[in-house]
Amino acid sequence: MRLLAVDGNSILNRAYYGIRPLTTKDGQFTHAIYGFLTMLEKIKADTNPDCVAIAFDLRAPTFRHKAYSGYKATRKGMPEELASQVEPLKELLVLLGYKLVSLEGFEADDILGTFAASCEESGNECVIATGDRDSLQLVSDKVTVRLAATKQGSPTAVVYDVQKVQEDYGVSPRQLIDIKALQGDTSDNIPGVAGIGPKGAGELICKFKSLQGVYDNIDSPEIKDSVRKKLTADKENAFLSLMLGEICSTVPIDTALENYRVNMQDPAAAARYMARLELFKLIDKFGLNGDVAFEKEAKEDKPPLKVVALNSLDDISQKENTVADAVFDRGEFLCLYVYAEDAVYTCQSEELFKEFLASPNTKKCFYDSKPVYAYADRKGIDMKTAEFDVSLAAYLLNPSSSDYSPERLCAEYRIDQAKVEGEEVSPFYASLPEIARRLSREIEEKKQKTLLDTIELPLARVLARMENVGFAVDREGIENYGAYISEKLAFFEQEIYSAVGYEFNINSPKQLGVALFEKLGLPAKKKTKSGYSTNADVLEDLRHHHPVVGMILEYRTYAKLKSTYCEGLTKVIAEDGRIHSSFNQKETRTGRISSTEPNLQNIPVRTELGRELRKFFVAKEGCVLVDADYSQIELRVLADIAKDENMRTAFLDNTDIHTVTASEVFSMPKDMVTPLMRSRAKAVNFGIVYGIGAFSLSKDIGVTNKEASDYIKSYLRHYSGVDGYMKSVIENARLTGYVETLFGRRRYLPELTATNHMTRAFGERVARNMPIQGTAADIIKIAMIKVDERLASEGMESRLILQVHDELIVEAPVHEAMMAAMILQEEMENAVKLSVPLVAEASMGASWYDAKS
DNA sequence: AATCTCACG
DNA sequence: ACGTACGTGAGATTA
Repeated sequence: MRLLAVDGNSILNRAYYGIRPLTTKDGQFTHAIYGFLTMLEKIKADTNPDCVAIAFDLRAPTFRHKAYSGYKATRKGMPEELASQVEPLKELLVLLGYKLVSLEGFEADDILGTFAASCEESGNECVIATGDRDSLQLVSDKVTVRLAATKQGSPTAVVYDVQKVQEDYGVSPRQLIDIKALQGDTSDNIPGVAGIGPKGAGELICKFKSLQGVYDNIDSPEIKDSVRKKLTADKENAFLSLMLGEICSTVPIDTALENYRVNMQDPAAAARYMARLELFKLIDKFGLNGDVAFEKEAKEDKPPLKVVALNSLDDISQKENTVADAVFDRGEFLCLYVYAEDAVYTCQSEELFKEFLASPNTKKCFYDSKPVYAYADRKGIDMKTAEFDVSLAAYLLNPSSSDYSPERLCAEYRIDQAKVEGEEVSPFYASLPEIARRLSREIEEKKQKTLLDTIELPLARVLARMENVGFAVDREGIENYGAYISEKLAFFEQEIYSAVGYEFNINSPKQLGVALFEKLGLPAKKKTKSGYSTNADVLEDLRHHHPVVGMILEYRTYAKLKSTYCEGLTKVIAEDGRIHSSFNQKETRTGRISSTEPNLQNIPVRTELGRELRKFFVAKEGCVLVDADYSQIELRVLADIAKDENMRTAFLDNTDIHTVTASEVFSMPKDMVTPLMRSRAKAVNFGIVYGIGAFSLSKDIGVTNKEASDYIKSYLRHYSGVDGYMKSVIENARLTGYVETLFGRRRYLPELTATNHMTRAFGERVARNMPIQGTAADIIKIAMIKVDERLASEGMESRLILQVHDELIVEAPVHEAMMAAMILQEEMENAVKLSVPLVAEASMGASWYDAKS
């Protein structure tokens, strides 16, 4: 038999520190639990044990040997974020069928030692899993130790047998105790001999075999006088340490291996517990997906839902609580499911589906409405905005989630899966009516109904149309530009090879690091987790050290343009010669939309070379592009929500905000502000929105930390409303657990309760930033809806085709261009009424390049 | 799958 | 003493 004996506390510690923090919605930390179970599964897969024992220390103070009560006195208590995970982990382990072992007065170590000794005696194998090197003394023919570590977030282990211990330490496992007795261990409060470290201790034990041997030969000429002096002085401590350092092997516990077989009694209970901890990945990993079920108390057993064919809209038109989910394949209708509370209706008839969409009598509640609008739009069906969208509601309730699948929602909201007849229909989807009911109630409770109804629901329709319309591009133009870029790229590639002296993969940061910092010997500054940092910031500083640095920067620029833009974009040009990006409405934690396949929100603009690309984003024949962007929308939002009089005045007077800021920060009259001062003030304005620190600001604008900190101080002195807002928003978030925008969009911030300084500081920056970025996002969403409505109500052919956070682009027939520009500006500026004016400027041109003022 | 780098607001 | 600005997506390399 093979026993896996796990040092629970030690592995939990590794998991806690090795994995990035993770919490449930209400702030309970769970990453150590997640990490523990992941590591445990990995170890089990690697060692294939017949039985498993998991040892834990008990919380009460433990002394290995009562004789020396200072032992462990210096070990710090575990942080609250870890302590709060111990009990849930233990409960979960029990549910998963593991036997836990702990005993008052003994450490996990000692329990492992007892198992090791017992296995040896009974001739069984014992694998010890721990992160603590102390356990290496237990290694023998029958006992191996798997020393767990996390390397860059993923669990790894080094396996120690007798030979490996000999290799690493030059002694036998037992002799490790003697070494430790000499060198001591402050974290375990083992005194050892003062002045002797790992090296000296190792040499002595190698020579004299044991601590006793060392003192038996204390007069040997092989011991230097200075060392002898230390040894004699601390002799008592040394032998005390020997006793303290030896792991006990006689803990009175059950060592009959038969009793440690893993035996999960109630998988559903384990799955529920994981769901309660929101560890959905674990549910998958343990294959417990079918077992999540809640509220199993005696609700009288309802019969399973029937799955019936939808024959006419009459079947569903009277039903109150239904959720529809249409399935498409490459944009073409496949089938429709209408989930009701008494049955599931399926429909393969495209005609009936179209009727359903167009009918004013059917309830338009969808699981995911955007693809439905897109379909209706393509088929020329006039479809009104839906009443409800389950996935959008779930997003508003928690924008930090990354999964709004019915499976996930059932688990998260502890909704019992519906029972369905047959296999065809997923019980999670069949639960959608119940999910919708619950989400809808919560949306109202949290006062997010207006946000959902007036912004998100209608926006989905606008986004669907934008996706359908797409953005016309000049394929040949991109290809020619790409050819030119490739040429330059090849040139720089060769130049770099000859400058460095050999060929290597310039795209590999690792190889590039070797070339720059080892071959050429340039001074390496920053390091990343896995090696030298070679990013643009670092290279910029090295420019003057070697001509190759500049070439690498150029190379990077061209490589990016070639692969991401030229190749990336040509790959996604559709048959109609246009690019149809997807706009994701449920992705960002601030309320912005994102764009994928391709991302049209990061087309180069900041450098001329990159900006050229925008010449190939064009209007179709007979049309122009009308582009409008908000001026300083985030700072205007800040002025409004912070109620900052000085900032409001600046915007009401229509003055240049960066110049005003500069004149205040540098105590200068406005007409004395130099371009440098203005640009620094601009950086401060940006920094404020992002939650600023003096260090980063100083790095950004190249001044000392002190100067940067002074800028911020005088900034906040002048904009005292902003100062007050920044303080109160955090305080408020700490109380409520979330921050919100002007329109009630929320983001939960469990980070604020962390004791880890970095984590908490991050939470605070987010608390400062999200209401600003998020309110700006809300505003442009409103503008988009209004622009779309207006273009329709004016009977125009102009179409909204792109949004880039503070910028909207419309493709307009030439004769509508002026009108479209007016509409854009008007609707953007009047999207909402703030205490400062919103300003949008429109311009037009044949290409995106020309249309941006 | 994770990491690094870099494009945008 | 820590490590350093908010929010995204994509491509290339490496493990």
